[in-house]
Amino acid sequence: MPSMEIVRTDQTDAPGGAERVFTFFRDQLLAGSLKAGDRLLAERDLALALGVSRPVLREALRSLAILGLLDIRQGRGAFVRSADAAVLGQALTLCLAPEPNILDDVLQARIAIECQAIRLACERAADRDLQSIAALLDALVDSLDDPKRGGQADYAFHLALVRASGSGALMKIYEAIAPLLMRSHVERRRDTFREPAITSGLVEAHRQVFVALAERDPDAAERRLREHFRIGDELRRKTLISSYQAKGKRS
Amino acid sequence: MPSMEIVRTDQTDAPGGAERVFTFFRDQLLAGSLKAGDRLLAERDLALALGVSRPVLREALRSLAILGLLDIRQGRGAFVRSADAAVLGQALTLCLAPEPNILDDVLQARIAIECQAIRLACERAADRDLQSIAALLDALVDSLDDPKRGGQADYAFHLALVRASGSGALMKIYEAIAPLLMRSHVERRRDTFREPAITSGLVEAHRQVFVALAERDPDAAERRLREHFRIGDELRRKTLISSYQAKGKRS
DNA sequence: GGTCAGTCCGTGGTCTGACCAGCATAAAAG
DNA sequence: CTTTTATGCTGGTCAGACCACGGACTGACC
Repeated sequence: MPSMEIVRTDQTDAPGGAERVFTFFRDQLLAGSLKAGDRLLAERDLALALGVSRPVLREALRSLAILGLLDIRQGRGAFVRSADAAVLGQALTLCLAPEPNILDDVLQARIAIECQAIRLACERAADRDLQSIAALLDALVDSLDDPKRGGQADYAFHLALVRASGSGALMKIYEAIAPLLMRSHVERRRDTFREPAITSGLVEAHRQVFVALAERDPDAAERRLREHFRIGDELRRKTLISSYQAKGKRS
Repeated sequence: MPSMEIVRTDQTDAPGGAERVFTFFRDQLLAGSLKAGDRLLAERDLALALGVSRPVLREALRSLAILGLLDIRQGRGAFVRSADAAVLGQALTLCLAPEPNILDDVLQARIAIECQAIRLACERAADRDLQSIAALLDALVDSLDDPKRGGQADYAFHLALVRASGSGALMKIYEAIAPLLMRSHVERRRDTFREPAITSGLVEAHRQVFVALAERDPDAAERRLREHFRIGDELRRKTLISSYQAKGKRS
């Protein structure tokens, strides 16, 4: 059952056609008049109701779909989809494409988000947040021998930290940037998971961060988190250097 | 002179028509084959070259334009535009729309970015960065008596801090979220710029942050920056409370 | 009576061809 | 040489038609 209402704003707006239709829907999305799951009218009816031709309407709908706000499927219709972090991630990728050192830069953003998140988490985290983080810590230990699963467990742990901050904005931004780092993260793990000194250090670092969080000590939590990132960075530089040395030998 | 090249990928891709054209251009943008300022072929020629009809091509182009990647103007043509932070801001607004406490949340993100940025800036900032920040500090002092100009000077100061970090990603994210806070920031300033105790404290806080940065002391810089935000938050709560009390009296 | 297959209809997806409106350049008039 | 006009580009819009896919209904068959 289509639950949308056509309010038909003033037609004589300055921006013409497609743009007007686009902003019309976008504003309804922002205002909440259109909720996730709602089904839009058929294109032909909608075009008639809005007073534009079908191609113009389609341009607007297609744009909304590409932005991730609409789920258009042939034979079914167009459905409103709640905007998820994937949109943000795509926009970020596009914005950061011309930048050099993207990975380093995005890592800095990740550190920024996490350090702020864990401070908030020390204030706001509920018991069940701490419990789930503890469970993820166990999962991390259990998956040390598998780079892929281990990487995912690592990500899940850090994501839970951010979630415990209770800040939706931090969460969304984190979800947007983290996937960009996932690949290199797993690759690095593949180089190091055989070395007990490194993996045990990894586990210990995570545990210490968790303990500081459980003790609600923001300064200690942030300090340990930064230390964790610093060690990771150091490790990354080492592997980078040794890979260059290997290249040098081959040449 | 149109400088684009049509490489004409495999036509029998899985995704049909419009979506294919869209990803085609998006990937060229990401890969750098299309640089900012380039002019696309005319719609009719482009449609012919890509083997799709004009409406389909238009849907893709319009989507790119709405994403901010293209600048399409009647009678002129379509030009590639470098993706700016405005795209990110819009995506962020859409993603955060359903969240509660948006302003508080976004403020947390801002604190996260700035605190990380100033740490990086302590390592990386060049002399000219410090000079420009010092100049903006003077501008901030000069504009204390005007809420609007003062707010802008405040923003410019903090933006310069982030720029000094040398991280494009932090910069882009900061530019995306800061405008969301600008309005409330100026409004709060309008309530407080008459009180010398507050404004002098404000200047002093900024100065201390700058000094710590100039002395390349990351811990001190972050601590002072957090203190600056904490005081601002406290102030905000006070005005909120007194506004509620005023309401109570009226009723 | 229940189940499954075939058909029908509504949906988005695409195409063709045409016309309108803004802009730039070049040609023509002063 | 400057100003004005005319022409041709460009994107913007529209109408109508057809295709492909999905779901729902209906019928026959078990």
